[in-house]
Amino acid sequence: MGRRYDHSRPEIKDMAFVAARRIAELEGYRGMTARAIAERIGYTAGTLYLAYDNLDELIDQVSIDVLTRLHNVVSAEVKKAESDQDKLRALIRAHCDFSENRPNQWLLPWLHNRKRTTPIPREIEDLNDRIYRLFQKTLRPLLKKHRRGQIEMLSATLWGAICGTTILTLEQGLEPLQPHKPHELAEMLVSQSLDIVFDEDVAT
Amino acid sequence: MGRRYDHSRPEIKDMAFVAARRIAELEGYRGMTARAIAERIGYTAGTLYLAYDNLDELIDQVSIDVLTRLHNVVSAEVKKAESDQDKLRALIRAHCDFSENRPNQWLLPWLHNRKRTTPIPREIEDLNDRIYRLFQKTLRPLLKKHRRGQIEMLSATLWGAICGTTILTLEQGLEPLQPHKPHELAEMLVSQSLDIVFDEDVAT
DNA sequence: GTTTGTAATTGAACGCTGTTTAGGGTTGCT
DNA sequence: AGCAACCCTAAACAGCGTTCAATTACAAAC
Repeated sequence: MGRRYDHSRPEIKDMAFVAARRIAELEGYRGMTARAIAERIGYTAGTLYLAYDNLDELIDQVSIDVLTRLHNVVSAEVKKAESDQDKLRALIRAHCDFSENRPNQWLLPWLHNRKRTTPIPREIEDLNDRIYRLFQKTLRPLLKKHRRGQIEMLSATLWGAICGTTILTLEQGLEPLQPHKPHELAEMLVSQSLDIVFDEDVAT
Repeated sequence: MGRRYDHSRPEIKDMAFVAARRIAELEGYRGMTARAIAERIGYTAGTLYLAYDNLDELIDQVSIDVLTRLHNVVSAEVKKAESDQDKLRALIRAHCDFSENRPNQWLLPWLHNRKRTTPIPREIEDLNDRIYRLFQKTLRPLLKKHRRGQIEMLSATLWGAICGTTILTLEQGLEPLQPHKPHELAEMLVSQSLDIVFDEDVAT
């Protein structure tokens, strides 16, 4: 084949992005191969390299999209809630809803290991950081006075624990976690650490 | 080349195992390729398949070795300790010492994703389970009465949180965890959940 | 209407994975 | 010596990301 000019470069870039996102959604990061993405848009693998420098760059764009939507939905839910405690609960609920309903997408930024030794792009780090700082900010007013000095470490630990248990649950990495859902584990962690009672508005 | 008979099949099996374990130690799971392992024992990749059905089987043997040593050192340290609280501290310390001193080995069972869709071998699941049950057993006497009914879920959550934060820390997956070491995070999690003071016998 | 030029796209190739297998080479027995 | 048995390798396959010469189709020029 030779020249076709069905689509401009930016169009191909967007089509590849949409295709990659769809594969991430349906099959997870394992299915995101250059040839599979290209086939989905009616081109061959080489064409992807006219729009992206390499495959990691394309996958990173999907990760950025995922994290942006995650941040949007989480921060919107936090805003809606009124009390400090409700805000924290809303944050955790929104985050866990995302991870439970769209596990492949939620896992993508964590599980995609780039082939090249390229560092993680700043946009991904920034989005992760924004979500984390929202968690920290939401957590702070709920801490008892004697723990105020530990905010930095406590929030880092708790957020790491929430993300860590979610990864292990969704990826079935640890057997004792299997009977539980991410939001149960997250609420357990937070309520234990804060001496807060997390009402179960669903389990009744 | 043809027949050499330098080593019997069992010898080759063992040599390959030792070589794979050494690579795991030095380079982590990423370096454990068939050709790299074979080269280390002076054979070619095909020879490995005379001793193992596939590469996952060999790597699983290294995982089993790692988990066995981990379980041994952890349970030995628990036995040495006297009080219930000291036992828990000893368990966490021993576990985190292993993960901090031999990160590549500790991470291997978590990060090795098998090519084949073979299930995780029972020996690995069993070893993980033995370590987890030791944690649970050590944790139980420290729980306050009003939490006794939550032992199952609380211990699963805490163990998942400890392993999860350790993975994220060692793999540099979450920026806010980077300033901390696995044992700091683990002690934070446990002390927060139990209202226990974990003496810092090192930081003084 | 034909020619020419340019640019889009492919297909084949490279080097890397894990894995399979025909066959070459050595050994040991008769 | 002849021969059978067996070890091990080299080459190949499929699939991965990636590169690039070659091909083809279109647009402009004549």
